[in-house]
Amino acid sequence: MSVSRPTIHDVASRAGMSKSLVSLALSGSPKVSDKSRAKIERAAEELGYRRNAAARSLAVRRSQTIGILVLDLHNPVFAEIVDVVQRTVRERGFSTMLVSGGNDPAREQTELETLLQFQVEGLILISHRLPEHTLARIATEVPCVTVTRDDVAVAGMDRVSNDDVAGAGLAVDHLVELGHKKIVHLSGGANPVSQARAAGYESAMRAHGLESQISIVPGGLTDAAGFAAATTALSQQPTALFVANDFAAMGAIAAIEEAGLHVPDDVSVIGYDGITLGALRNINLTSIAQPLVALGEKAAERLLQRIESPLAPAQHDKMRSRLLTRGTTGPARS
Amino acid sequence: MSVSRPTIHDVASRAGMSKSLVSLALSGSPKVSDKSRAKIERAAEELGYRRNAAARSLAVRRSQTIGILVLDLHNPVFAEIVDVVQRTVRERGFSTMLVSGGNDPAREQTELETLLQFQVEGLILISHRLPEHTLARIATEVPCVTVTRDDVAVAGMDRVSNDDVAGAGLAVDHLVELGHKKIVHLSGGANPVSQARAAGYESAMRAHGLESQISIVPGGLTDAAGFAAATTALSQQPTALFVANDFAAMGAIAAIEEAGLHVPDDVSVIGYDGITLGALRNINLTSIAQPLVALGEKAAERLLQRIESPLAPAQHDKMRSRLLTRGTTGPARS
DNA sequence: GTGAAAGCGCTAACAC
DNA sequence: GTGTTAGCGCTTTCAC
Repeated sequence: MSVSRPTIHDVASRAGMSKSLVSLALSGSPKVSDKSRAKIERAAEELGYRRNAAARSLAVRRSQTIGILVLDLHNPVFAEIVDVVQRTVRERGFSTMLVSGGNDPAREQTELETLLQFQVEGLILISHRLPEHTLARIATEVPCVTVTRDDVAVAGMDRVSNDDVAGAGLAVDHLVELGHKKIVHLSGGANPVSQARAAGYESAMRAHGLESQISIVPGGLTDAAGFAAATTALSQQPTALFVANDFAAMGAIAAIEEAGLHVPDDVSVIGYDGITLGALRNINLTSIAQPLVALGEKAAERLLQRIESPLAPAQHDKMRSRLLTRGTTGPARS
Repeated sequence: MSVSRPTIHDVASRAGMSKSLVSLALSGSPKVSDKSRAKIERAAEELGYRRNAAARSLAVRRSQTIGILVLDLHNPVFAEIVDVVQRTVRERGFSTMLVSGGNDPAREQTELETLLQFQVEGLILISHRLPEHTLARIATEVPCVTVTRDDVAVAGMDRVSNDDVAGAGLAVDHLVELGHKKIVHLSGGANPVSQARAAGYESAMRAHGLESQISIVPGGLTDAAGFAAATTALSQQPTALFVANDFAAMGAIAAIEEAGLHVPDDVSVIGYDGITLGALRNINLTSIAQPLVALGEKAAERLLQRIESPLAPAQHDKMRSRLLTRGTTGPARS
């Protein structure tokens, strides 16, 4: 634990040059002779010198850092998006500060505050819970894009999300194609994402001339909740279930099997999100896959653009999800 | 997008006082009169003032930030630990910078470098892949604790991990208690964690007077790999499988069922890690649960201690894992 | 209690 | 090409 790290000044005196030359050399300026550069690099190496990001950020008045706020680290959907965003902005020379709201709106606010104190140059909000006025305020302070939540539009803030309405339509179309008519939707209820999916379901059902039947999954889109909701829904004798997300869909499958029925022979099940986990052979869940990589890349790209031109009009990208046919859907029994 | 944020100087002149007074007031010093404090707070509020963390960190020569490096964001085990660590250090006034190595050793190194440039005051390395000499170097620069990897001991670096050897023993004991004798271990192979689990398995088998049979899961501890390994292992006609982690265990279950056998009636399966997912009713995996919360809290605590006294001797905490009896293990058939 | 002044480590004009 | 200088926004003596 060196009591104090070497500074640019130490490097300069060891190399026998001035601070500014060292600074130039270290940032790869062409106006440094090769000889000096070599000397400086050697001195830096020997001293174990490392740039102080705080000092640098203060001097250049840019942090070269963007902040990422994620609703909760445990959701594999978010993890994937974060990963892509980090990779993408890094290529453009930005560091990232990643914080998790821990599924707690209050913590989300304080974490956000921390990010801003660090003078992040941009913000990526992944499935946050921030109220509209907070969002609006932040957007005036710093370039900002929300991912996975597109229900609230505030000036100057880009949104990128998957098209939940179209995605839900894909699910219904798939089931209808398999001959299903009695398709019940297990919805996540009041949150914006679930509502969009429910809306997509309804409009697709209508388009096919079928009757919608929505059953709310109480208590969040977990497998336990999906289990409970499916148990109830089974009394309506559906031949297929379209469930608002994959975790709940897994719970629904368990409920169906526990009721002595088979998936997909008796009841087909399709989820939403396309989590990797669904590919587990003993689950093999048919699902609507979100374009996670595309989502992350687009979000990063939009943010980078907005950092360059902060006043550009807000964009809204809706990326297409796609059907992932696996083993839990099959022909309707007649 | 305000072109430039208000500084302490702006607050001072709006409140009609000096910069230093504002600084004192903002950090809650008692040597500021209530009247002045109120004025200052109002001015700050009105201006939308926010401390510049870089400037502060430069002035106080402390970043009040710790860095967390995680092997990969997707593993739910790591996500949980990260969450706990973040919560814990936050309570002690530290911010966190979280970076993911993205399962790529090279990226791990550069991310680490970034962390250090930000002058983090401590580092939590969760299941990293850093070579020993890098580890040793870092440990001399900054307080450091590794979580989930305890195979390499370097001076001044604390380690906290679950006791894989004991945990594997728990799994074997459980199976033996159920009457199993022919217990095959599906191991992750060359990585340190897998080796500890294999060692624990072997010693427990020996203690019970049983013969060890280890089958390596090639290609990482994924469900697909587990499936393949189990398929092979079945030719040995085991009555139980102890698999090195939960994902691989799920693959193993699929293999068993695909072979026309039943879990747990024909073959019992027990995994390791106790991931939340294993609780899914249609998986219901018996497992050895790592004490994730305890791991995270202990790691944070150790780091905080070490930040206070950097020269203290390195600690090594092995936390106990516990048996999570669910549905995939049952009595051995006779 | 309050203000002036120095300095944290770095960069960016600007001279030479 | 290289050195000098003046800050970036903040904290922290030290006088008053």
